[in-house]
Amino acid sequence: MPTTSHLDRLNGPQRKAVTHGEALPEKGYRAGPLLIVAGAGTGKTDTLAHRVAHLVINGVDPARILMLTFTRRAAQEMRRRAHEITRKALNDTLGGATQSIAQRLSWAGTFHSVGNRLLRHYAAHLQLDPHFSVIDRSDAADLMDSLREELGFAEREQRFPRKDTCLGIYSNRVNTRSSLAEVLERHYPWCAQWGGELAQLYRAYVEQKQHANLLDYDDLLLYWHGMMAEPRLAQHIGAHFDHVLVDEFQDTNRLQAEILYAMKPDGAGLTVVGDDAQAIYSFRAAAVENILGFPERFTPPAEVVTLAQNYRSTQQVLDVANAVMAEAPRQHRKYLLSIRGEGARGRVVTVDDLQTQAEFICTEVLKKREASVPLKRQVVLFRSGSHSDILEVELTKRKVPFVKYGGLKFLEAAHIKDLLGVLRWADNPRNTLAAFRTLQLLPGIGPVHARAAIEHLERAGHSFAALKTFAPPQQTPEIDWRRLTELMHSLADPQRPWAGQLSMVREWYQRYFERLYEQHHTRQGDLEQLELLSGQFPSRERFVTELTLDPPHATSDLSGRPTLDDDYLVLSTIHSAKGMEWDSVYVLNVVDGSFPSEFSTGKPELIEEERRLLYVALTRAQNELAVMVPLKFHLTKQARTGDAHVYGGRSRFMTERVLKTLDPVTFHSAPGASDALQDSSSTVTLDVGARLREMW
DNA sequence: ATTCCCCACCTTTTT
DNA sequence: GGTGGGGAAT
Repeated sequence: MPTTSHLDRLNGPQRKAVTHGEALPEKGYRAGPLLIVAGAGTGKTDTLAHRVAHLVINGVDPARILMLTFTRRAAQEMRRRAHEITRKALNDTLGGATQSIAQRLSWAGTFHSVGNRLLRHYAAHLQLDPHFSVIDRSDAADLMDSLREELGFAEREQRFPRKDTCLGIYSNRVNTRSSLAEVLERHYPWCAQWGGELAQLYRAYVEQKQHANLLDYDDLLLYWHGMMAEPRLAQHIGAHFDHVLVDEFQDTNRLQAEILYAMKPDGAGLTVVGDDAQAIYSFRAAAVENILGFPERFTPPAEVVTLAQNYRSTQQVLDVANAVMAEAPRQHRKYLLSIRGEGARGRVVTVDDLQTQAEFICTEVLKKREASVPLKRQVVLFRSGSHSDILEVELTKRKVPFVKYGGLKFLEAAHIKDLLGVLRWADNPRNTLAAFRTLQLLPGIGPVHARAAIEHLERAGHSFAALKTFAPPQQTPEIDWRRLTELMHSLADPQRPWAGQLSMVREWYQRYFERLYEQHHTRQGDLEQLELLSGQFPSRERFVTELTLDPPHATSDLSGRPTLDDDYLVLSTIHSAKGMEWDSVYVLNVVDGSFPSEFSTGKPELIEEERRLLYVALTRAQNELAVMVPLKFHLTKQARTGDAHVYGGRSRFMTERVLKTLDPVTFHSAPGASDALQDSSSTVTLDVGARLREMW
């Protein structure tokens, strides 16, 4: 009889979710479809991890469990916890004979990364070269742009949609499984007149990708979806996994749902978890209907277990969140109840302006640290990346260490793309996107010669040796061309170990880097960080692929271990804070224009998503909550020197009902506190005169 | 054909 | 504060 000790810590509904189904002696574990509706902080991750552990304890091979999560971080956490629970439970009976379950539980990841893995494995059945490259959003947009130009759409009298819009329409159509006309009508009515041209553009886009052996994010799902349309393949893949568990199901889209249902048509072994109140990814075509309609998809309908007991937050915190959601017109009413008692009341803090807001946060954060809440247990949340700018300056000034999640543009930087481009080209000689970029680094080579070189290479069957026989333009020094051909030739050697390749490329790149970027000294560090990062990957292919599928999330991800010991304040967009929790939460700019975002006003369904976003922010807090309301709020769309701002734009979500759950506080900037003179107490002396002389 | 220089534009959220 | 586009010089 398998152990049940792992069930001891669970409450009733959790236990029901974990043990749903029945163990078959010697034949695994049979379970019908299961939906776990888990409110914020109700132990969702824990329940899911316990269910995985329960399956393993009852004889399911971890290698035959597929876990689909929203981020790679979530996948790792799930593996770690499932392993931990299993190990503890089995130690009780077997005395510690557990093999590394975490290792066997290797099929855990995002839809995209699992798709990537499956596609490389089944490539032969799909007439797909298994060495395809995965391109990120900006690469996809660039490709779209070059085709847009090639087709002559760029120079119409009436403006044709820009590259990002083109890609947005394409992606929406793919992920919602709608027709182009439907997408245009629903989300892009101002582009409706271009339907024919857009279709033509997308045909070219698809052809170009296939020609260059490139897959974009959507392709990873589309090919997987396509693979599931072939019954024999679908059967084969579906049968590989006895159990499929999906986290954050409210944020999956139609395409992902169809893949899932193709894998498990009758729902056997399928478990999905989510909370419709936390759906915040409709801009990525997520369909809340997935979770709402899940039970009725099956006959008999799926088992539904609702988790409402909140372990994370005090009741005072939950009261605020509950009040915000109570105003939502169309929701599945849930009332979160805490087991942790009342706690302290949250605060709504009115400040004069953004600078004062930053000062308040700094003061509070340090005060809490004095009261023995480490900085790491505190978080500042905001709607969009730029909202923390002023705070970051203030934190730096006061020497408060912080890490910012979300909105990191490390991979977007031109010099990083240059370096990665070389590796991507070496990895996939047909990757014209990467080739195009790399070739143009050389002096004298622009779009025209780059294209010629690529065509030359193509005629030679994509062997880098053919670069030697290409005649570069006269303006290109011979040495430069020779260095390139030699570099590509040695990188393409399959015998060459991955270690050291990045430093080779860096050495090659240095002179172009210095030529291209005036302030290359400030950028040099990025290149070093990239090289450091590359050491964590076992191969070039894994490096370039996984970097696009799971880009570094925060500055700390790059610097690796050392900073982990230090204490630092966390700054994060709300989207990036999903699923996490902190002792104290400060929500910035709860003002109309930020909450809801100025881009969302006008569309009721978008406003509702903003409300859920605020709900997600509030429910991250365990003990303390501060909702910040700056009276003077700068508008974003204006020139650098502009001073446009609005007064009194209190968020429409801060209704009387919500305000009743919060203590009002007003904070003024201490006189002189923001005065730089006061801070220059350190005894540094400057010879300004000498510096001025050196300028000339 | 390439490069250089100036200007406009922009900044929601992410796999 | 950086990037991408457009126009002029080489």
